[in-house]
Amino acid sequence: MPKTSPGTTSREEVILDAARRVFLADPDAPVSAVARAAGIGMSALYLRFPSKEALVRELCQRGLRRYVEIAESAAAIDDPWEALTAFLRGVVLSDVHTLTVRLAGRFDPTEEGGQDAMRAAQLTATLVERAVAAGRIRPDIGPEDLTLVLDMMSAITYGSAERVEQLRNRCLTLVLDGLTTQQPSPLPGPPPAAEEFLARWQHRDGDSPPR
Amino acid sequence: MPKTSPGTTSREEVILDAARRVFLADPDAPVSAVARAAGIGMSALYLRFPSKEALVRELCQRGLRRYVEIAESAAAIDDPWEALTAFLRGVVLSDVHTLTVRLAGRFDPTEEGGQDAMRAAQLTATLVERAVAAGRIRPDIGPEDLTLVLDMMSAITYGSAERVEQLRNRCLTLVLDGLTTQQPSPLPGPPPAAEEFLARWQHRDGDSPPR
DNA sequence: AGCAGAACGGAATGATCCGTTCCAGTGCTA
DNA sequence: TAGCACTGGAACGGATCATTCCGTTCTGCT
Repeated sequence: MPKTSPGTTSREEVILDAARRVFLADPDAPVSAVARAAGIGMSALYLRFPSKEALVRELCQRGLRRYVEIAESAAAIDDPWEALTAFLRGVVLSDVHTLTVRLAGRFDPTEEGGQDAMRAAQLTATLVERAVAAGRIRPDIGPEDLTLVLDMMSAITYGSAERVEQLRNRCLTLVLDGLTTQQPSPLPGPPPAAEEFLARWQHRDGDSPPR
Repeated sequence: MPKTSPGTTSREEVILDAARRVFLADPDAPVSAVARAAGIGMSALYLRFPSKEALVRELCQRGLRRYVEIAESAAAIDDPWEALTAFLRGVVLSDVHTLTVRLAGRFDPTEEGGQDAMRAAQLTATLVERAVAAGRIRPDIGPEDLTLVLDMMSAITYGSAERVEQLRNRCLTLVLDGLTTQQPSPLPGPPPAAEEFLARWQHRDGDSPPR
């Protein structure tokens, strides 16, 4: 017999949802803040997640899976440009990359997480390559530049959630115009290599974001 | 008689320099980390700064002053486009905006800091307006959009300091191409208003970056 | 050289914070 | 109503850190 009646969100979902809100606002937030945001006590939380690290990992890996879903449904779009923008807008809208930026490195990554990350990278690369091949974006862009773009979007954090979404869309539009410009300036420096992003997942202790 | 022979960096400078490196890498770093990075003991540090908050404030406000200097020397350039890019490249190169992004809200702002912030905003606005008036950048950009651009650059933090500089320049070039495009897409949402940035300076306790 | 006082390094202090565990109560099921 | 799984939230134990303190070293002067 399922614990939750249909149409109801299971308690685990409620917790993960609260955790997403709380940890997006402050990656160092205590577990008790998550429990409070979820409207439950500590035991209810620790009953489903063995530790804070496990909670954060699950949250982050769900985000990664969502990223892959978004990329896949964008990849199904015929027009390469539409596909690319749908992907970017989708990721920015669901705020899913921010989760990675903020939470990566706070848990031991699992085998499965690594797989998802690779799949995400592949899908992203294909989206970029299609757009380049179709001549819709400048050719000096590497697939990994997209990660930089998403990182940049995550940095926009002013005001309410709605305002943040608005401002990110604004900035994304600006960057997209840069991607499609007919008179591209030469881009300095080699594009990022996939391995450069690996360090992000390395388990660091408590604090210290990379850099 | 001055404590420091000419050509030597005063101890206070050494501390602030170490603090800049340490707090850029981790805004939550303990004071002892700064002392270690400066190669001194705790007493030497606490002899010149009454508290951690005072140290951080001084660091941040020096950054702001440097920002103003860069803006002023850019404003002296005749060509509006050259002026704008010199400004942006200068701020990104000296990593001075990152200091604000990371450290704002960690201390009670002073009167003087507020003045500098206003002056910075004015100078920035003038640079943008000149470039718009000269038709060198798209007209739907507001002065405050530049702050968003700088925030985005601060989010690029992969690898060594040199690599970060390279990647930021790469992204900045991309964004500048977006600013100068001849076929601008309509930018969604109103541009940020100056007041929206004010919240950044509001003194928060220990953790919790805005949003 | 010898001294006084300032400057110093780094260990000790005291308070705070937080992940995790524990326990007494609650409500559901049979 | 008895049993039981679940729950909220207080309590525990460990870790962290800003700040202070103390014994030592350095500096400038006689």
